[in-house]
Amino acid sequence: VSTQEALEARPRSPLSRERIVRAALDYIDANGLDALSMHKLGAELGVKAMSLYNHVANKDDVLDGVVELMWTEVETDAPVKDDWRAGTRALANAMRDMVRRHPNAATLTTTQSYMPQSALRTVQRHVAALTTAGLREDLAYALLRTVTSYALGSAYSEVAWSTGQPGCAPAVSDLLRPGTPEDLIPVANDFCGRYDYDNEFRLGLDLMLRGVEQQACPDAAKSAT
Amino acid sequence: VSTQEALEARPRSPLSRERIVRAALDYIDANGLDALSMHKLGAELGVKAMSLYNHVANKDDVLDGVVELMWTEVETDAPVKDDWRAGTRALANAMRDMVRRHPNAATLTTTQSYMPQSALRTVQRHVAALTTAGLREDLAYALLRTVTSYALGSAYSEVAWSTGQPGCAPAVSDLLRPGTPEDLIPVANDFCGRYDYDNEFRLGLDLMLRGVEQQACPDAAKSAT
DNA sequence: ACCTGAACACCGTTCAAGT
DNA sequence: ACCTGAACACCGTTCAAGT
Repeated sequence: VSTQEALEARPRSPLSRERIVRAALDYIDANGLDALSMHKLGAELGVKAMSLYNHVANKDDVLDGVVELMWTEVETDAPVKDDWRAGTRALANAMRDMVRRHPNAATLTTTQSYMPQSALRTVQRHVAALTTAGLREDLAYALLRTVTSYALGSAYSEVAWSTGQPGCAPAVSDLLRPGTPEDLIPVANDFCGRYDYDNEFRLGLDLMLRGVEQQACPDAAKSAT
Repeated sequence: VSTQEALEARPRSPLSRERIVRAALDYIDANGLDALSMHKLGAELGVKAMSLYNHVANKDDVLDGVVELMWTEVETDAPVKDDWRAGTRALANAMRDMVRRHPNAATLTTTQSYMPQSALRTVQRHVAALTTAGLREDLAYALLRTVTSYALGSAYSEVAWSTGQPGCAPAVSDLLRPGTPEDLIPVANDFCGRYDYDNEFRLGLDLMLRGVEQQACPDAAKSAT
């Protein structure tokens, strides 16, 4: 009997908001955002749907938690660095990686309108690093707003229109509604088709950082290649 | 009797996919994305929910139509111009305006994964303008990808974290979960609070355009101020 | 303190009628 | 050709029990 109990006991650790949120993110990653329901989430945790309401306020609360969790990943992936350019680049890359790691859940970032603590802490730390490096505080905030917007926007486009995983065939046709006129197919191909995501992202980022550098601290400006 | 009929006949024009999609966008604008259901959408058009299925495949089809419709607005708002910089700027502004005009619906752009015809036509026209101006075609596509990603990313952040309409009080507290520690409040204030959206957007855009200009057509480069 | 059965209003969608 | 009644499985959420 005891061994049976041990087997059935796998989802036995006590329920908690944290465990629910983590399970929700896993489920969305695996099955898509639309597939998530309180019923299925409960089943995933070995419990009926109503039990969840002892630990979370409602479904929206769960989704808020998922966003917070994703921002936590960004926080740990993007520590500040001595060189503020390197630190800012690391932040942009961490955000992009987060979106690519959770393509099904990442759009929640635009939908849920709470500012998670983990996001605020990340901003706080990077602003501090930027001002320490000599940037005016308002410029530091502006820089972070611009860079984070760009990072998220790029990553969203990438996952929304990417033609499957790196290994897969082009299959741009999957992105097109059946009726699409012939002459637009090459456009879709060139715009969404295979190109060097990493390189293009880095290029756009460099553009911004170099521009800010020239504008914000002309003393440290170096000639571009 | 005839006058009564005329009054009741307001939603009487024959149902069609186009009319359904337009009503859906209006409804989302007014009531939020989550509030839209086939039942309510039917009611809005003076019809039972099931009737809609004579004109659209399912709810997802409606949402695809909404995205297509929003891209149509971008298309008409962003004609190409003789000066490619001005044309690209106009495109970025048209996309940002679209998101700001439909804050509740705009996130569908990241969610629905079909490439709408109106989006493809817009890209096609702007690529043509850029190559006519002398840019290499692959660079034209890269430029448009970068600029559109930036425009969407900025606009999403703006509507997601903006503290109410221009006229309203700051109310950054609405963005914060009750438990948020004191020291993060000023961070939220400076990061999401009132700043010059228009100006900051224009600045980031200029950064990119100037960078591309220097890189892609050094012959036409002019010294920056 | 935490889980559940029963129940509610609502949802997307189908299908066999109605006209 | 287009609308509808009835019906289905599913959804979020509540509340009064159960332990």
